[in-house]
Amino acid sequence: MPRVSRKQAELNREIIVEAATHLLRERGLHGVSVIDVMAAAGLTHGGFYGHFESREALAQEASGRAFAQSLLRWQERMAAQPDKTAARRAVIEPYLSAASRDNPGDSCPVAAFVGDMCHEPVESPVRATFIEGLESLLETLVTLVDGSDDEQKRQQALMQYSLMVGALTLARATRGDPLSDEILQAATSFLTTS
Amino acid sequence: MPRVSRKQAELNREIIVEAATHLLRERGLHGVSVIDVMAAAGLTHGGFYGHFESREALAQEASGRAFAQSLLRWQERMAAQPDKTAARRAVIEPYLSAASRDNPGDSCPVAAFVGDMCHEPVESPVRATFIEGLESLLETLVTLVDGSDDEQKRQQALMQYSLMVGALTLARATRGDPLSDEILQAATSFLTTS
DNA sequence: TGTACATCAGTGAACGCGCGTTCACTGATGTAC
DNA sequence: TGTACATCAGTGAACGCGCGTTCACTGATGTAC
Repeated sequence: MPRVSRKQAELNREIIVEAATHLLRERGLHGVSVIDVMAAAGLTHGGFYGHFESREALAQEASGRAFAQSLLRWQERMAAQPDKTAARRAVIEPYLSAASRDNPGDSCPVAAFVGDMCHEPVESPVRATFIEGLESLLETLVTLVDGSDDEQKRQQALMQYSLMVGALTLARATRGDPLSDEILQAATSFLTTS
Repeated sequence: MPRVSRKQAELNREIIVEAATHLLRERGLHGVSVIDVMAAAGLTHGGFYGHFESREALAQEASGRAFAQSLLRWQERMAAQPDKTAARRAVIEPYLSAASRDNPGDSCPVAAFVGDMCHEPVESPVRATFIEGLESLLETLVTLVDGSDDEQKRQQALMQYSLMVGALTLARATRGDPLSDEILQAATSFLTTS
């Protein structure tokens, strides 16, 4: 069944990127092979290089998409709320939920990739994508925090996002242990009680 | 130069574990090969299995040692201070320093391994070591926080350690970007101003 | 203490495996008339 | 619209490489007398 239509080929590319977006967040930037991704997309590995220049090129495109999706989701959740306090809760509570912990493939790419980025070379393109995506999420968070001036708000947002990422990754690392729920609870309670 | 003395062989084993303790924190749990570790210890790879049952067995022993070293360092820093407030600072400030960010091989194993642990099977021995080590560091942190009762103090410690780990890993992930220092500064300022 | 032999720590070649990547091939799609 | 041919998306075998692990070998160490 080779030589599908051009429309189908474009759709296949889309399916590959979408599969990678989730698999990479689930298993980490180096935990997914080209064969894994192509199989998840219902294809065989040989066709991969017709769509992408390299495994790394796909990783970059897929992680970029994860950031875009995440930002959009935050904005949707915020838009559905009547005021700033409710908007804060609508972002933070799902972020630190058990569902978020247990479904990394559909959750925050910052939390999913922060560990891998520590070992990535400083000039790596995927690292630039990460920083850009992190910055865009931070800027969104800045609009939700309290503070007398912009600098104070930015500091608050940096602190709070660090806590969110730390709590979510630690909860994942300790999943199955009572500690995991304790961490999510402690962070949520701190962030939503102000 | 094969067949060294038994004393030397034991020393070699020690050197291998010590090298692994630092290399694993630096490059992650899957970023170091047996050849890397043995070369860092000044040996060739063939002798590895005379000392360890498997690569995984070394990883577990080396990560356990990293936790023990980290706990000891915290306790030493605390012991050198006159009061609880100074002790808190003596733990938190070095933890979130640029030196700590730039030398993961000699810093907190929780921050170093949290990303890898997210992808480790729940029953993995190295994960149990991680959780045990994390718990021991948490219990130390509990003695440094303020709170009216034990449960409140534990919640505080969980929140603060999540922030410390989140800020340190994010600072590493963004090293080279101005954001990195901003994150360390925001977290330190929050944690040492109370 | 000295000698003769057994032991065994470390060496480096080799094996098997998984992975990223390449490539000849196939046959449906796209196009020129 | 129909036909004949060129194109090219996807297939699966294959290559090269790095890694975890094994193993025959070496020669200094340890030991029995």
